[in-house]
Amino acid sequence: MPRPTVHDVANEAGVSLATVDRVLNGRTGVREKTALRVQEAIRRLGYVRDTSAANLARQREYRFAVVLPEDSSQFTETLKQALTEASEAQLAERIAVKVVSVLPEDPHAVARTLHCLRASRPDGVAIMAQETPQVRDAISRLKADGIAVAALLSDLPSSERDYFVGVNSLSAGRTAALLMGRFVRRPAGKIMVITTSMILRDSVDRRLGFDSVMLEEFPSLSVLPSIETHSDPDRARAIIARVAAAHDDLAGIYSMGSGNRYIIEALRDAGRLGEIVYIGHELTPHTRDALINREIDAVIAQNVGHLARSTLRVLKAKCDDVAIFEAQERIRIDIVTRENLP
Amino acid sequence: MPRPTVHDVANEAGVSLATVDRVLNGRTGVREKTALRVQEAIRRLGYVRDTSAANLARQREYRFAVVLPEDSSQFTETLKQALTEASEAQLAERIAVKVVSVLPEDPHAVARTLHCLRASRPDGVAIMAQETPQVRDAISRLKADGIAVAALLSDLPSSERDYFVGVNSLSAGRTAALLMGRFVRRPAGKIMVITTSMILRDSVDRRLGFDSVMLEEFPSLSVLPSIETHSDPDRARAIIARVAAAHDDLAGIYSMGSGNRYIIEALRDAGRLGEIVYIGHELTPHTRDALINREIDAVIAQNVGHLARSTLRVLKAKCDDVAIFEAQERIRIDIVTRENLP
DNA sequence: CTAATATTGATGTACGTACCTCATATTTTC
DNA sequence: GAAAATATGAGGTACGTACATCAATATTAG
Repeated sequence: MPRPTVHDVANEAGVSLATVDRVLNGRTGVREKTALRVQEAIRRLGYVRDTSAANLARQREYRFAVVLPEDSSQFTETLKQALTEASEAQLAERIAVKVVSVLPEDPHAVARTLHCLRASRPDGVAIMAQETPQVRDAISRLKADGIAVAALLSDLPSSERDYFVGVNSLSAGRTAALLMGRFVRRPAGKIMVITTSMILRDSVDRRLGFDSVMLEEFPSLSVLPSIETHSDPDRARAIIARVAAAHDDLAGIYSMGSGNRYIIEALRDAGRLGEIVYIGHELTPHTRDALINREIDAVIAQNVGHLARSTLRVLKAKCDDVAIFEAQERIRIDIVTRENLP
Repeated sequence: MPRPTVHDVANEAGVSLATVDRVLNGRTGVREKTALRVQEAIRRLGYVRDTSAANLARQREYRFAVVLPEDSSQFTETLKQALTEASEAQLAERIAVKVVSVLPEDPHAVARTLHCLRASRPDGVAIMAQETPQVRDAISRLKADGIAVAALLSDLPSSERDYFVGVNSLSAGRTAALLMGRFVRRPAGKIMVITTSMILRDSVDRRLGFDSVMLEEFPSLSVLPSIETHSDPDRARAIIARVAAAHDDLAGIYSMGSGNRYIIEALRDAGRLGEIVYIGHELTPHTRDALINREIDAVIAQNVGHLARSTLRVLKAKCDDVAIFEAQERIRIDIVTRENLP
């Protein structure tokens, strides 16, 4: 009972190898009736194409592009590195990955980049960007060209993307709130929320999730309005100093975006570090150090290695028109503390 | 700059294809000097064997066996299922997995099973068992036969196993303690620790890690001696009732083993459920339900899907004598709460 | 019914590797 | 220095699939 081959399918369907090949590879010149016979035989035998043999014969090279924001945050850098590593190592088998950076603020820039990318005719594209009409259109065009498209980290739900690689931001925010509520010891107090920008859909969702759990479960803690740093360290420091001074009952800080280094500095300057519970997002060299130094209490993270490998596998599966192994591609919401640092 | 092939190696080394083949596959009849020339050429070109092509040609079938304890715990069942799924799905490419159950109490039974297994000449074996001299010897014999061996979940450090798939139990215990200490609200109290048996190395390590963090960081909480259930629900219920009655300042319970269902029942009977912090291990249908019902506050888990896939990949890599992609195989200590349930 | 056209079959080569056989070249042994 | 032993080369077939070509049918149009 070895795996059935194309020969077996040909026999079973009572046609020649060439015809099976035509059906399998969508070539022209097969009567509908015959094609159905072949497909029926495939179903009966449970035939699945041997992808490695196929790739060997076809000398296939998967060419993928990954569009990342040019925000010079450590997280993006880490992700870029993980992608390179994943494509070099193991999975490397015939996968070439090109990482493209775009200015994230400008939706037109993203669309333009996708347009340029389309010209190079890649097999698949993964996009980490905010959803805008421009981006949606650009994705439509990619799909029209038969290019596999994955949304990375931030979903593009109303676009034609094939798959979303990342976690649910609402749940991530809820998880942060659960930890915040349980870690805070004082009976009541304020929670400061900081993010890069509330224009980002993920920030909004995280905040929504965070608020709903805080409200339901920890009503004695009140959550302050979101502070936006706009990636400006000085601005961050100034606002944090102000807010810290205004609330001596500050119990926790939930940092939804990047730039944790500056936030920690500002808190230290305000003399409030260590006293309040700090929950952040994403594991980077900075947040890792801060966890060890007890400046951050917990980090809600996504495993970048997993993200990278998953992205490549998903794009590959879409190219091969093969089912995705969902269990393997489900990205988990990691809770990282000082003690379970990977 | 496509990947170099055996032909390129032959050219580079100035020998014939046949000679390269002899060197690559360890056949006899090559002078040492020539073999060195070939290896040098391989190094220079950075040649790596195309495993899929090789497997295609060789019609290779990887035959793996996984030895699991016959404890009928939900965790073992879940793991078994994950293994089946992993070998069927995706990775399935030419991997046949046989799961073997053994009575875990008897070291001779494990050794005997491994001995029988050896007769069927598998390509690799993964073992979840306690380390005993008998098991060590059995592993030696497997290795002597050229069989790849992986320790699963519980390491066998002084055996000749090729790899350990699982997490560090000490860190897992430390993580549990961190959560316990931070989740408990009352200023002082007792922590109950329950396990299946303290004969198990992992239980000892978890306890060690748990104690060290509790002592260093949360001295106001005192940890009670470990309770052993020996997988006996009635015994568990009885002891828990007794301990619960004896300590009205019970602040938390750390369940290191399986049988959480009975422990929860006993606590409910004692009227202490919900009042105390419950930290358990491993995500199973039971613990999952208990998380949702707020009976358990957090679970320290290992992703069984990851464990299963990792086991197969590691064994395969050892068979092919290929480097292991460490980043991918590192199992994480998952902290699972109601909000980040996978 | 014939010609034009659409389907189908038969066959070959290729991908990168494994493994086999047989011939030839080189080294070793006495 | 010849015979024996060993090392190496040359060439083939196979794995399962892709893709091409050309001949042989079957179908449809007129």
